[in-house]
Amino acid sequence: MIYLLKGMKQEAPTPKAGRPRAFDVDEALERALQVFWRKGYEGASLTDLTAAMGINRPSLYAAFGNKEALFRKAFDRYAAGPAGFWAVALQAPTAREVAESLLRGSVDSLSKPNCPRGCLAVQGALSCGDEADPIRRELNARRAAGQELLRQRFERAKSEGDLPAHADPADLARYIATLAQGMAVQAAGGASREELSRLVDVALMAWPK
Amino acid sequence: MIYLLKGMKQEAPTPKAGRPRAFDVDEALERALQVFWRKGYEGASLTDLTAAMGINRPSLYAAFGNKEALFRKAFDRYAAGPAGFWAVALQAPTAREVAESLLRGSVDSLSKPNCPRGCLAVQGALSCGDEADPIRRELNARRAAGQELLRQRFERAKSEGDLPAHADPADLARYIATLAQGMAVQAAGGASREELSRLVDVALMAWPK
DNA sequence: TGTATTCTGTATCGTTCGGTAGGCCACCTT
DNA sequence: AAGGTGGCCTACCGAACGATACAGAATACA
Repeated sequence: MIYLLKGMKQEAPTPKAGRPRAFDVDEALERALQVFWRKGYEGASLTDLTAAMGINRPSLYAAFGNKEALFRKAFDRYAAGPAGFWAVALQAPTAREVAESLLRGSVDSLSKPNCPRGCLAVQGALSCGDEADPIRRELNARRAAGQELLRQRFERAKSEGDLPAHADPADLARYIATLAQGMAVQAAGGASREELSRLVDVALMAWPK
Repeated sequence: MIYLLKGMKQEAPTPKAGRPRAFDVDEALERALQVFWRKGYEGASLTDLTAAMGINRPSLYAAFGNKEALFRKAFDRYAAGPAGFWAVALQAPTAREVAESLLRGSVDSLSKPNCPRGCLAVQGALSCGDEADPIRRELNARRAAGQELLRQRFERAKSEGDLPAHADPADLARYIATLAQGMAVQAAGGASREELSRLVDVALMAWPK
């Protein structure tokens, strides 16, 4: 349930001057992602984050900016990693396969061991206080962007005769996105991999023929 | 997307002794509900709450206990009010009508003017810090309880020949609940009434015949 | 070796958080 | 009218929040 994979880790290998970093920025970001994923943007305190990342506050601020910037970087990492199945699914040959790949990918991602149950794009900041509002809006925009990519893919499928004439690409995209989002809530509530998998079986019965 | 309607407002009409309250407890609770609904449990500060309720902190504590107790009371009000369509839907004569009534009711609730976009049971505390964890668990349990009622209703429907033999009541209940939850996320992202309504049309295509 | 540069760690900033103490006030019963 | 009861309000509590100042330590370059 995340989208777009911005460039990960281009690694500037010029060690320049000054005292070298005592921690791996990439691994610290991964730890931060885990915390945000589990607790959401508001629920993750700097104490939680620095403890999990194994660094001090000033190091965090020097390396990532501030809490909001850290979240955005963590989200990009999420989009490229755990939510990478989204981009993969969009490349499936038929609309039906795109839909199924996306939903099966969601099941995998939501039931992966040693990962928080849920989706960062959904749970990150669904509703929140005023301070976190920019993050909420950004996540709304990201979800909408993913759904829009899906709509475009289905539009193309329709022009290729891959979808029947009566099918509406926007409606289908919304249907699939809604399922993926609902599945994130189900996963947060403890739904098992098998339950989510059967859910996808049921959901795909609605696919136009 | 909420369930169970505990008793609302039994109104003890005995004015007893002491200075009478200067505010309407019921209306104050309604205002608190609006704040929690819009900002979630963590995102709603006592300052937000008391400002909206038009009372001071000590009055809030005297009348409702503390923030957590206030949230639970607000949630009960939500379940009996804006989410009352859930209980109504369960009484529809056929399984198909139960499902459709529930989803149409969700559309109505999620697109009602002058109400926050979304569902308190979903957005209240999907993921949060440690302090709000009891609320998160409670909301998980409430969602699960609603889904279980739906399952039992579909179980009955099956025994009444109202669902085909190959249909699995648990899977159907999860499907409908997932849609309702996903729709709450869609509404939070700005989906219109018409979009949600067409979504329901698509989703019901999956219903077993 | 000296200096500039950059990171680390401690100790703290001002603000906001949820929650309360205590004085004042309004209403009841007697 | 007196006393008791309970709600209102100001002002405040300790703790946690996100964010930093500053001094010391580790490196590159001169």
